[in-house]
Amino acid sequence: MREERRGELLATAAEVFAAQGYNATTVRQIADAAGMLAGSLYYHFASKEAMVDEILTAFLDELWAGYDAVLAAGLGPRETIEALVTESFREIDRHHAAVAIYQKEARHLADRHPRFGYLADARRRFARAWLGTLERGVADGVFRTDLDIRLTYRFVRDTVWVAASWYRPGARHSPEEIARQYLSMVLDGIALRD
Amino acid sequence: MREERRGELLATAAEVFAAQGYNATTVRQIADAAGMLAGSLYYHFASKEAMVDEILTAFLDELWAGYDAVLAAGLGPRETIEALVTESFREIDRHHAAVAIYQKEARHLADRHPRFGYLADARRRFARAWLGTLERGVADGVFRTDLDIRLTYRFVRDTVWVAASWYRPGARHSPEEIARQYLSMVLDGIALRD
DNA sequence: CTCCTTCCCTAACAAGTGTTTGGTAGGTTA
DNA sequence: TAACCTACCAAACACTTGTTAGGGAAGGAG
Repeated sequence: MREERRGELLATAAEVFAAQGYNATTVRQIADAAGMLAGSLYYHFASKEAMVDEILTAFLDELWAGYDAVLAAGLGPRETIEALVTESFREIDRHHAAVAIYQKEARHLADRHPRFGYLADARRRFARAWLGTLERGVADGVFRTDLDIRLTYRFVRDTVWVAASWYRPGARHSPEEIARQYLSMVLDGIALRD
Repeated sequence: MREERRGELLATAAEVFAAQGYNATTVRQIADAAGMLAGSLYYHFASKEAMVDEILTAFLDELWAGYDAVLAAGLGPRETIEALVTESFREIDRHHAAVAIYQKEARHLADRHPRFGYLADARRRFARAWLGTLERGVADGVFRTDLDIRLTYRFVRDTVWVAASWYRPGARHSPEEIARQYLSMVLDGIALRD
């Protein structure tokens, strides 16, 4: 099957991109990892850019499907944050290579080629989802009011996504367990209450 | 003065590296930003690698000077964490380009060339300083005991250093103010206590 | 058997890469 | 004045990069 082979190649490409960085990765390295020659990749893909493009869009599409489901569920602010965090860690589990690539290269890709404009869109959409929920939580009195909300947003956002840099699927903790502990730290802190 | 010019060139190189990534940056771009031609850089530096090397070592040397001072002060676990975080944000303020480079390229550089072995050393030293303090805090009963300590370590570490990806010197908040709010979130959480 | 599609290889291309070599304007020293 | 050092330029080098063109083996369809 044609689509199947593309998927395999994209998976190995994503792995190499995540490990070495997009720019540091050569087409020949991807071909090596896939057991073929560099030129042969161009039977399946139009360019190196097209590969990252497809990797990132596939990831973002699935991510937003999950996020939209959460946001449409009509939960309270705290429960929404909890659900978003859990969904994020599940996504890191499923697409850990794509997430790592997104983390490292998104900004650079976005303002280099208009082709990747959707990455900037995704960032704005992220901000709306997370910041909106946080603001709602502050208004509802479930989150603290003495914090700079934008600082809090970046704190929560980064806290979640950096995990992709060290998380490897099939590790000691399941995504849900990691999400539970992360949420516990973010919501209640690491200091012991007296 | 000779050293002075080198310092200027390293500063502009660091800025370009931080903005575009090490591999995506060409020597000609650095030379452009410095107002000279590519070859002329090689009067001052042996190679492109030597530039990042010098940028990173200068940053790490200063960082460890600060860390060691904190660790030698004989503070309690909570005060040590607070001091380390504050010191880290000061370092992000002073060396924000170097920190951004370290964040993005350290792992990749470390396992590519033995020249950058000190980056792996730095990571181990980081772990000892942070993890040790956290363990001491758990033993002393100032930090929670129900969390995976290694997860907590990565949480605190990443939480602090990702800030380099968005922080720009001279922004709304001073390093000390950011450190204060970060510490407040990490230690006490963002949820409102009842 | 023949035709056609799928999937890959061989071989090369042009552009861009880090780096080197030889030279030179201008200031400092003797 | 002469010798010298500093800081740069001009031009090229060898190599790697992403990409392309043409071809061919394998296998299913008619």
